[in-house]
Order: sequence, then structure tokens, then C-alpha cells
Amino acid sequence: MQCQLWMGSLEPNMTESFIMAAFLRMGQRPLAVKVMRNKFTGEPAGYAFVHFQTDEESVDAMHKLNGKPIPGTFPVVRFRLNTASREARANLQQEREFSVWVGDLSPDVDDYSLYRVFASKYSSIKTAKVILDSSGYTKGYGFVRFGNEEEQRNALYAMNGYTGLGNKPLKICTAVPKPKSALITQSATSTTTSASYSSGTEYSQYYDPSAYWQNYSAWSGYYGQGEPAPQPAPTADAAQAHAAAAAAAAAAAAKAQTDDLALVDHKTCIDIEQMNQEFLDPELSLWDSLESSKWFPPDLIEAH
DNA sequence: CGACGGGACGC
DNA sequence: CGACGGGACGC
Repeated sequence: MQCQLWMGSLEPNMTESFIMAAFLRMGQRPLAVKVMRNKFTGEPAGYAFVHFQTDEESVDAMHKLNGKPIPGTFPVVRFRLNTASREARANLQQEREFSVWVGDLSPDVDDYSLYRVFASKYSSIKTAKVILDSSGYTKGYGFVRFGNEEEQRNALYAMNGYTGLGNKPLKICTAVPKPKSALITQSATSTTTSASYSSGTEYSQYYDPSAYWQNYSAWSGYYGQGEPAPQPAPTADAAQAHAAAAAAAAAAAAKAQTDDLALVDHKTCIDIEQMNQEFLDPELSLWDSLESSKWFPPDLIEAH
């Protein structure tokens, strides 16, 4: 992660020393702050990179300060922090995301408390984020990201209904990656991508018998959010041909699929919740032990 | 507790 | 009862 955070929502008058002072007043110790500027005009670009001694420090600062008011701002401007890394951003385009949606968060739950609860059980945890509205009030849900699918899948069951964070039992669902329309042209084109779809879905389908993953495939085809395989950068000619084909396909698919997408989203959450109840009620510890031992009945795997 | 409606690729 | 980041890379 290169020991640095991306910081957004900066106003033009926020200098590096101002930002550094704000972190210090919040009990964090960055090594340096660099405010980025428009390369041509020299105007502040509205974001900065904040460097720390270690990855641990930067992640800690992110979870403790994100969403909190920046000292010395009036009207209040809140910290908007994110992990920053060239490689991570590049990988983000290629790698699958292993995250869960967490709902029923009470107002006192912030990024850090959410992070701590999951970090105590899941060593691969990357980030936790509570979604706030423009006034800084929680929307009652958030996202927790993991480094691998094992822990993401385990948390889906083990943390559903968890009490001990805020004053309500947590609700956990599979997180649907946020659509990024810019990725459309990368997805709907190559056979390589199609092949990776099937390999990605077959693993998940036996695990989750709900309609989610079939529908997710449709999402993936539309948004390009599936499991894009590493593929060589297309040549300029190929890119043009692909862009034309993808644009036509996307335009045709967009209108037809828009309505379905919203429905899928909400149904998914309900299905998973009901499944959790069925699985967890009879014998909770059994499922935990099965999860942790990565044991699955071969018959069950083949059947679905 | 079923399921919106704002806003639309990339040249 | 809710589905995230709109803006991202110099010294």
C-alpha cells in the first residue's frame, strides 16, 4: 500500500502544512503531505497524498479519521481518505473484490469500530467503511473488504447477526461491486474474458444456491465488473474495433437490463438472509468449523 | 418486505 | 430498510 493515503475534498486554501497540522491534532503522525496540482495551470487539484512511516499507520489513520471533521475548517469539511497505491489501483481493475455489505449499523458505529470488530477475527481484512451522507451522518450500512474469498465467505455467515458492535445485530450480505461504466469496453469483448467468467462463477454457484450469481453474471456482462482475466493491452486497432462492438452491445443491453438490475440487488439480500437463518439456527458451531476447515461435501459441490 | 426513476457508450 | 470512490499519482 506504499504507506500512503489518498485524501480528497480539499479546498484550494488547504496547504500541506494545514493538512499536516490537522492530522497531528487528530493524533496521527504523517511523514509528509503532498497536495497535487493541475499540471498545466498549477491550480490545486483538490486531493493530496499523505505519507506515513508504515502501512499499519496509514490504515489506522484512515479508519480513525475518515468522515470526521477536519480541524480548523468552517463550514466543516470532513476527512475523505482512501488507500493510495499505483499498484493497488491498477490491480483494482483486474482483481476480484472480496467484500461484504454490512447493514443495521447504529449511529455510533464508525469506520474504526467496524474495522476493529472484523480485524479481530479476519486477518486478511483490508478496509472497513461506513457510508455517510453529505452531512456526515451514517446511512446505516458499510463495506468490509477482505484479502481473500475464504474470509469473505466465512464472514458472510459467521458475522451475520453479530452483536457487540453498536446496539443492533449486524446484517451481512454479499457486496455487489459498484458499477463503473468506464469499464464496459474492457469486458464484453474478448473470449478470454468469457472464459474467466465461467471459472469464476462455477466456484460460487455451489456455495450460494440462490439466484444471485446467475444474475451477477448478467451484471458482470453489462458493467464489466466480473472477473476480468489478465489480458495483454489491446492494440490501437483492436481497441477501436472492440470499442465499437462493445458500444453497440452495451447500448442495446443497457435499456433492457436496467430494470432487472435494481430488482436483483434487493432480492439478493433477502435470499441470503433467509439462508443464513436456515443454516445458522440448527447448529451454528458446526458451520463455523466446516468453514474454517474448508471442508465441503464433494457431492454437494458437484450437484450445484 | 416488495422493489425506483434518474439519466444514459464513446467518439 | 440502506448498496461505496464524483475528483487519483509528484517528490
